[in-house]
Amino acid sequence: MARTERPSPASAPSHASTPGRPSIKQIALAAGVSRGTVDRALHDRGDVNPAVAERIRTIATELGYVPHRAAKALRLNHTPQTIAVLLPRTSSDFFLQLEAGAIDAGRQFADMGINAEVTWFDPDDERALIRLIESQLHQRVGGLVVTGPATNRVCAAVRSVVDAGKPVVTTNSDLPGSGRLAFVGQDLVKSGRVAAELMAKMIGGGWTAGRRARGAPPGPRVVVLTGNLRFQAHRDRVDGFAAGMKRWLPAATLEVLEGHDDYEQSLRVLEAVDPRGVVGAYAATGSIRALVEQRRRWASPERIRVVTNDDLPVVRAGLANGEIDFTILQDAPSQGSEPVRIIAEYLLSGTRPASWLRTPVIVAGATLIEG
Amino acid sequence: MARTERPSPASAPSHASTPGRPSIKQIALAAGVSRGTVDRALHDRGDVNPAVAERIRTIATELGYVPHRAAKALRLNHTPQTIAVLLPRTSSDFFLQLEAGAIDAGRQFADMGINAEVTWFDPDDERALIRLIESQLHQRVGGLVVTGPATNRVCAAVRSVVDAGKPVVTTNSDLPGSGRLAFVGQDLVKSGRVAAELMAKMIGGGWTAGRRARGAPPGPRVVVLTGNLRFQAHRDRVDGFAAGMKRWLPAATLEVLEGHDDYEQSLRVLEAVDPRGVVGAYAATGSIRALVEQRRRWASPERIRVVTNDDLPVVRAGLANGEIDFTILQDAPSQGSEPVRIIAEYLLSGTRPASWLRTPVIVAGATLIEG
DNA sequence: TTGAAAGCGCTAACAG
DNA sequence: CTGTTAGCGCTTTCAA
Repeated sequence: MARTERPSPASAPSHASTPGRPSIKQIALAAGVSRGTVDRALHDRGDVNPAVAERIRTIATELGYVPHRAAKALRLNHTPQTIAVLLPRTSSDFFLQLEAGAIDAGRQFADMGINAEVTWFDPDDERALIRLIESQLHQRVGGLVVTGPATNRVCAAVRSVVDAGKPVVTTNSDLPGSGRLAFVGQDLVKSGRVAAELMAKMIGGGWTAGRRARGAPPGPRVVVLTGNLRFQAHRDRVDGFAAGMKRWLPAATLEVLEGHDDYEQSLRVLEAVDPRGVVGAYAATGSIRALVEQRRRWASPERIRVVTNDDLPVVRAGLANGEIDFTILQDAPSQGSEPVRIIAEYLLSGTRPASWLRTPVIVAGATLIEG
Repeated sequence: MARTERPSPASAPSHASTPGRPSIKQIALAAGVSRGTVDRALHDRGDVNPAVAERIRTIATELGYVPHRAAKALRLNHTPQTIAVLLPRTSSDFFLQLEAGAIDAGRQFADMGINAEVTWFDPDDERALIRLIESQLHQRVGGLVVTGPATNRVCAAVRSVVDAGKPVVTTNSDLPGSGRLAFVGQDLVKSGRVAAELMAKMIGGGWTAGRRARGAPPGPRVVVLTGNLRFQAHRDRVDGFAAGMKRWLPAATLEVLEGHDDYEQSLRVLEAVDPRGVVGAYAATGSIRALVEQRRRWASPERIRVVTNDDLPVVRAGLANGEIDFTILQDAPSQGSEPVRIIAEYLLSGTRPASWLRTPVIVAGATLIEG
């Protein structure tokens, strides 16, 4: 455990064995009741004298009781539990990577009597999603993992599942006020800051040259493409990027464009940009394809450094041929596996996770493909 | 499992329960023997008719038998196993982060009858290390995690542990030919390539300016500080960096300096460098402090982009004040937790891991501290 | 060489 | 309301 100061060759006897890990049996003994009663008391299964229940709970915490995962798992073999994973069927394959993570984690718990089952829903059909969520109530589902639009009605549906005592974990995007056990996702503000640091350091000394542009703009200009600034999630990345640029290249001017996650619209707003003095472009959200294509049309595009998000085919192509310098990943597989793991742990030992599990901000360059 | 094409609201019956997961009991039934015999046969515990044993093994593979982790864990409570983690006591705190990961993973398996115990050894005393390794034989240790110098004698000592049937996982640096079950560590060549990509893209357009240096050198120059090129591990990063620079900034000239991981010696070789035209410095291994300090003495140091490795106090300071642009991390905590997890899984269900588990190549800038 | 049985910690079904 | 019991899959005695 603690770091031994001497190498201590074999000498240390150190009774490594779990010394006094208390079991339900110990508690029963201490409380002068049977194991069954302890089980009922600790799990609020009713049919137990409140006074006795209280005493049992006290003793349990005093003894530092923690349920034994292995035993519970073994018992669970009687009636296996399913963790339902609900994902939006979008065109990007981000969620396919997420699914792979979820299935993988599910397999890990197969011999613990727990498995994951992925169901896809149409992101444009809120009603169907709500029905789907509510249908998880009347099943032998042990818990729920969900990514969905944070509307009031979706949150309410999730809340009904939570109220039924089932653990729910949101992933990739949160459902605030839904009572979910945890949220697994990236710190988008940080993601934007990291993008800005890369951008600023790439532009760096180079922009002294850029300053000589005969035309107007006073400093280097950076284009930021985003989806819709009314969505908090979209604003977060832009905010982080802006903060980062201010810190790392205060002379720069930002041009924030809303493309509404649509190729045509993104292209339109990009075409309206005066390209003089533009030395960088950041795709926070929205159509990366539009950004890459428009850049080609501007004069001497090789001047313009490009940072994007996620690991899409367009991005890979851009990284390979040098049209994109770096992309920021958010570890899609973990966003699938961690929620499953969290629920499994909760089911097996009642462990409560942190409310927000931050997925790493991963910087990837062309080495992503070539290395 | 597979992605359902329709949202399938609750309708799908899909008997999620582990369908026919065969247990020892099933095998015993099929083979017409008792469960005890099956156990003995499958684990080569002797005292079993070779013909019968063979038949049992056949049936087991035919049925696709996989031992049940939870059951084994429960049984293990009788005689808990210890995973011994042997780490070198160096001045850097890299291994403290690694230790934290190992302890954390150990806790995860506490209720599976498995725990991790870290022991530190003097990296300069090979004899003591060997004694330490060999002392793990005669204990109730279930497996071994070790980081050590890849000398013949250390490898031989590890091999004796392997021959005793105990799983061994090397971490951070490998022990080739030791028969270890797996190695957890970074792809150093890739690490070097990533560093080069960052370096090249930071220098990027800027170096056209650099070209104008009145003096001699024909292109931009980059200094690479390493430890000792006779060590494969030290060479790998440099090779990766060289390959990356060739790919991303072929005009650049590399100056590889051996500092032998020593501050004084690193400083000496750095002082001998002609600073004209130097636009980048990469600390592959060796004294980062020496590199940072020498850079200050060169003319207009802000010209020189700096990439380092690991997360040391000097590095943090450098990132904070802008003297270091990026550092490449190798996820020390995972290098502690993954080996423990691998051995635990092996002990519990006989799962054999990949021979080399690559730790991620993490790019971190000042955002590591500020963000 | 093999079989039978006990028990790890937990929970659900059944008695009291 | 509470106690008893069986059994999840595996290993380890102890008998045969």
